[in-house]
Amino acid sequence: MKRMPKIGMEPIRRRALIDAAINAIGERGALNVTMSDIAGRAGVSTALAHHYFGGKDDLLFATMRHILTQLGNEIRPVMADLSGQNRVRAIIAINLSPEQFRPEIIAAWLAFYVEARRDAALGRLFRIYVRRLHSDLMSGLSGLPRPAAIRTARAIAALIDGLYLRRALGEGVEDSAAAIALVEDYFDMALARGTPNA
Amino acid sequence: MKRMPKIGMEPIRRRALIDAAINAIGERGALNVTMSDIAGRAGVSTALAHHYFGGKDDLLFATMRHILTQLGNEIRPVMADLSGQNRVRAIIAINLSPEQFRPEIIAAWLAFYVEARRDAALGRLFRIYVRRLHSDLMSGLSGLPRPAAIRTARAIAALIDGLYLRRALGEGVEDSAAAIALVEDYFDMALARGTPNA
Amino acid sequence: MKRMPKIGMEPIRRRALIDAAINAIGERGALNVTMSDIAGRAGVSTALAHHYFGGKDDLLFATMRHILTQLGNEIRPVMADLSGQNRVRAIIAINLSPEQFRPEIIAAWLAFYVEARRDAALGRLFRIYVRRLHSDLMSGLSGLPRPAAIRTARAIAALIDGLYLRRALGEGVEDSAAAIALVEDYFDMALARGTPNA
Amino acid sequence: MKRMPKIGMEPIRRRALIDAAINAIGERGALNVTMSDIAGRAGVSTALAHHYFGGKDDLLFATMRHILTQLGNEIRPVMADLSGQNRVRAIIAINLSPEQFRPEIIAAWLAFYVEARRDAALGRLFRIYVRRLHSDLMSGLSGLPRPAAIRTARAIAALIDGLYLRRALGEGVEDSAAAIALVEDYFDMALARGTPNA
DNA sequence: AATGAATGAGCCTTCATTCAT
DNA sequence: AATGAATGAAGGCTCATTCAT
Repeated sequence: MKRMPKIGMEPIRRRALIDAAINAIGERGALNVTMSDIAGRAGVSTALAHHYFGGKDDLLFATMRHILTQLGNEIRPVMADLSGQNRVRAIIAINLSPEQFRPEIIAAWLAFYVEARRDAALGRLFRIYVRRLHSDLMSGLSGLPRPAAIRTARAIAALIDGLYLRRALGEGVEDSAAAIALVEDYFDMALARGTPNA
Repeated sequence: MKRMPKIGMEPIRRRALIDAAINAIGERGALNVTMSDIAGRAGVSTALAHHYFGGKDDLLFATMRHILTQLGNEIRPVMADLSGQNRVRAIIAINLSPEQFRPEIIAAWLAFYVEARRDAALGRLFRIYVRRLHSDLMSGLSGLPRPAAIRTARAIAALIDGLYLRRALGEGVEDSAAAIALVEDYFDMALARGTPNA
Repeated sequence: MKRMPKIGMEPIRRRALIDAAINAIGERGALNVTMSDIAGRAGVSTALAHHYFGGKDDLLFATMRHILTQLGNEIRPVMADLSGQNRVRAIIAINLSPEQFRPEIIAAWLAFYVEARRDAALGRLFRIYVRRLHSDLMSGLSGLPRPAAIRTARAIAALIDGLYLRRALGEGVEDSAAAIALVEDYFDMALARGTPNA
Repeated sequence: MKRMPKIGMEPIRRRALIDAAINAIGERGALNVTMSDIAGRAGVSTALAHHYFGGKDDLLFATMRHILTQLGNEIRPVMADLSGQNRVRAIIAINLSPEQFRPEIIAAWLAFYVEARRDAALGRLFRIYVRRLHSDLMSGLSGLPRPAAIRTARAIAALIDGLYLRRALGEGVEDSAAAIALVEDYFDMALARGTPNA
């Protein structure tokens, strides 16, 4: 009864393998996970992982794309429903939400960041995300003069990443809320200076 | 003429191997460099690398320690000669100096950051650096109320790391000078707010 | 036609690898055989040997256990069907049978004996065998006073091992039959003295 | 003051290296000792060990020869001063003396025994020893009929080796004295049977 | 007399990947 | 749809040995 090959298993297996990859990377802390490990966590053979993804690089690429897509899915309604500084605050909150602050997610981010320096496809993926974040922030900073807006968007993005990085070491800010507060504090200052009469 | 073994080679070889490791990591972008690669760049056999360092992990550890030591050597005179906001500005400038902004150095930082999550010794090394940077910054922020000083120190540190991270992707700020300007800008705001009458 | 993977290969490969290990040890004369050599004799890659056994030590351990198990399988019926001096004589005959006197088996015994001094697991394996042989012999010597029985059991065991050792050099007794005769001769004397009226 | 190259160091170094080899083999339990280990124990560089012995095999060969020579030196006076069964008893006592029963000596014996199966020179060395022991024993057994003498000599030799072997495992007989008693017991029986009227 | 420096060769082990079923 | 079987390639590490000094 155990073997009941059903049709339409593909999406289920793909998702299970991606989740397994995230978990594996999260635990190992880097991309030097083995296909064996990932497949084992997903409860399938390594051969099947190859069957569905083609190779290790492809699986890892799909995994990172999944993470970025998830993040994008959370951002989208913000862009639709909010504007101005509320939009910026929402973006900050989502990027530093407890969900994104989970250790295994941070580990995966970091590991992929490193790998992106060499893997062209991965690099493209990240650059798209980076630019999108920048333009999303800019769209919420239209109240500021353009040079100040650029500067502020860059600083917010850098703060977010920096807080991730230190979080990976277990140093720095305590938790998600503290991280958000820190960036908000910066944003408040930037706003106060940029819009004297607001 | 090829074989001309002299005595006192140890420090020379050690240094050559560490430099080779930095270069290798810089090019490969991660810690999955091979001893073969490193040794080849240093112009020696892998056996010799093992002879002097014991193993791959030890060599990489020594490499990261070397990088941190170099940074520490640049910071030290600042701590001796400057104080107050000048001290803070000097720390920022050094951490984001063109030297530290070299691609291979950034790559090494990142790679080691990732690895530090699992390698206990490496983790300790980084935590020492992180805490030292924090206390160095704090010592230059005595003009601010303590909570504001803590917040500011954390933000500066996060900004520095975040700018590194984005730099690794070739995105974000253009160069060392722009990075410094960005952090200084933040610092100016924090000072302005913290010391109303200054 | 070269690649025809079937299922259920595991026991076949394991056995082939163990046999190959025995042969390799027999030819090399010691445990410094290479996985490459063993795998080659078994007609498989070294990777497969690792796949099935985990590592060199595990394979060698399994090999020695196999040899001891084989011996145990020969002894078992003797313990079930015979008793008294017949039991003892049968044990002697089996331990020194032509099968056990094969050069490669002797070589393996010797090599493992040496290794057992350091490998804890191997040491345990041997000690179990040694004690079992002793108790088996004792059970056939119940006709003798206990001190004499102990002495006799020890002497028989030592004679068996000693004959092996010398056989390894190609010195001493000619063949299996001569070895058995030598130990039997001792046993006859021990019996004659121990049971004056028999 | 530490470096005072004296003349006539050769015999001193050679002896130190041989002693170091015995210790190393005794601790490691097998011949897979390293030149580095041996040289270290002798307080010299590996290069010097090569200088004096030519290579690892040569050093190990010299080590075994040393052990056999030492044993021969103890036997010689016995052959000169004793005869008959006293000679035999003395040979037994020396071969199983506490000195020969030292763990490191047993380990070395065993290890060399194994190696002797392949190393021709070592094999020759051992065969000489085996034959000499046999002829020494025979010369003390002239009171027995020749076939009985041969059998007895072989049994005594096998008992000695067998007791060594089990001793290596920490099983069997308790100590040197018990080992000697066991062989003597056999010898008494053999004598009693062979010389009814003595 | 002695050694530091250096290496080549070899071994164990891991792992992504392929293939027939 | 899924897997067991199997391997090639590569990496880390060890060690005996050589050489110039």
